[in-house]
Amino acid sequence: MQIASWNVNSLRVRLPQVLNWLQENPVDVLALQETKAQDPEFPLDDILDAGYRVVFSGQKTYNGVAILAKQKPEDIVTDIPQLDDPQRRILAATVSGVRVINLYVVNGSEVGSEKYTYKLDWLDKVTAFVKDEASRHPQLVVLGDFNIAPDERDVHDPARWNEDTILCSTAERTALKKLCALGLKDTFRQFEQEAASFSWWDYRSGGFPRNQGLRIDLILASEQLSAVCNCSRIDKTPRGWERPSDHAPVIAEFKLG
DNA sequence: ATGGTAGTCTAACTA
Repeated sequence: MQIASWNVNSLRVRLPQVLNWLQENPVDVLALQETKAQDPEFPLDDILDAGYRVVFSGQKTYNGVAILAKQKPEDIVTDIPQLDDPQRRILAATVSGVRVINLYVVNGSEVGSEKYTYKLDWLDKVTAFVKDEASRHPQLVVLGDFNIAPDERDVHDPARWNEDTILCSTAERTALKKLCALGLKDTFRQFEQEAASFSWWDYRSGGFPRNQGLRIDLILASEQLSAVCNCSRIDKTPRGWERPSDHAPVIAEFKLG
């Protein structure tokens, strides 16, 4: 079973790229973030025509998440306890017995800002939710745009991206560790990877051609799934396409019984 | 330190 995640930064703009990518990479599950599409505007027919079922939780202008799957997504969750939040950042579904939790983690803007506080609180509530989900779903994947680079290997310039910088701060990394302490593994690090492997490059100042990026898009897997994970990688190809998203898709493969 | 680009929507916010 192949499971992928991609922050598309507007599904309306990136739909042709998503469909092209799926033709080349016919994954079983594709989790999308930043669809920026309200539910009535979601390109449902195009995705059904591509042979995928889909569930989505969208809003106007910002955020928005979706799960495309070859098999029917079931037991959909878009809202979690103790988080009364209009921002559409969470989408959980069960596909072929695998629980998939798609997250578009809050960016946080700047360390110490109001949005940063919201990010840490959001992560706290989401971790409680994932703990509950993990207790009922031994086959669990938590994936998406985490807006956190797990450690120094995941940033192009650790001096520039340090413990006081958004996406890298100690509190953010500690929150990610707390989530992983529920028994989730960063599948990317289960395998040997090229140095300077990133999943996001700023549109500004030629980030991609200089490979000045961060690895903030993650596929975390429960013990049962990480034990059967064959491969976890980043596909940089679409980042080189014309009018790309600033994120590349990430893919993990699991050998299921 | 700042500014650089992109998307949504046409001013300003978010990333």
